[in-house]
Amino acid sequence: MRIGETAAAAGMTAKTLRFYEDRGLLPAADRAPNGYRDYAQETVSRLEFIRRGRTAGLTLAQIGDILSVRDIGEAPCIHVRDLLAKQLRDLDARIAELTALRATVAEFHDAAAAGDPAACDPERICSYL
Amino acid sequence: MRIGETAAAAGMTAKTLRFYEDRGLLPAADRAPNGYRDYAQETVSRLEFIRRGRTAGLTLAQIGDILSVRDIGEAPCIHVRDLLAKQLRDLDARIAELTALRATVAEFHDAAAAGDPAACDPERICSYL
DNA sequence: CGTGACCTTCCACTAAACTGGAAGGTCAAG
DNA sequence: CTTGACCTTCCAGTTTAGTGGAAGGTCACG
Repeated sequence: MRIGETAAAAGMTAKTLRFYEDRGLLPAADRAPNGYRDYAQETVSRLEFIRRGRTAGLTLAQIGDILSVRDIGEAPCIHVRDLLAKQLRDLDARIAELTALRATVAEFHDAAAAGDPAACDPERICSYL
Repeated sequence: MRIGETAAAAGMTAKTLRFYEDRGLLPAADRAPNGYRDYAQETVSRLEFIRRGRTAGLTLAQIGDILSVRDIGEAPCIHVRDLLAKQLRDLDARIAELTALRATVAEFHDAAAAGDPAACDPERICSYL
């Protein structure tokens, strides 16, 4: 399969496949006599795996790690489970952070909605912030 | 006041002040005869305002907008209120997004915690993802 | 033979908010 | 006179996941 066909099968662009190769997520592809990359069918599964990882919010580096564990013949499952656990912790932290920020902004905003715009203290630039 | 002193008073570095000047958040500073920037006391208030804006999650561009409204003599309060409202909407959207992602990841993770690592289907690279 | 749809490589660019470092100027204290 | 702590400018790099484009090669079709 040529690169465009493979990419289309995975819902990506050819550019993205070259980029993944550059980042080590795809092994260097076989080449046809004319120099074109020639992909095996499994490459599509690999790309779909990458997509699922992205959907789970993993970075390409993390997905690359999973793939290299897998590529040396080990089952990456335990590694994947640990990554997912870490991802859960990270998400919880980010959500907590954003929620706290939201509370701060809501306070500012409520004050702004209630306040009198004319009461701006020149010292503070804007009394709402 | 020299740049380092001003920066320290606002809890920032001199580099950051130069950067803010470059981005238009600080007007070009007066210069002492030796070429050093010479800041007025109010600059610290302005920097603290920038800090509050950052704390509220506003971008430097948004803060810059507020500051320029203010600098032409208008009270930026209404503008600020609108920005805060927009910020609230953005935060809610981001939190919802991350919460949805968390649910997806939690599903994967629960499957991984329950599953048998030996059951990896080679076709799928890892049955947990 | 020409055209269009592929493919190749390589380089630059995107957003955000700085940070690091090089090369050099200024100034008060010892 | 030297040392050290400041200051100046300018250039480059950090992070992520690609995207855009230039310049050129390949190939089937008409």
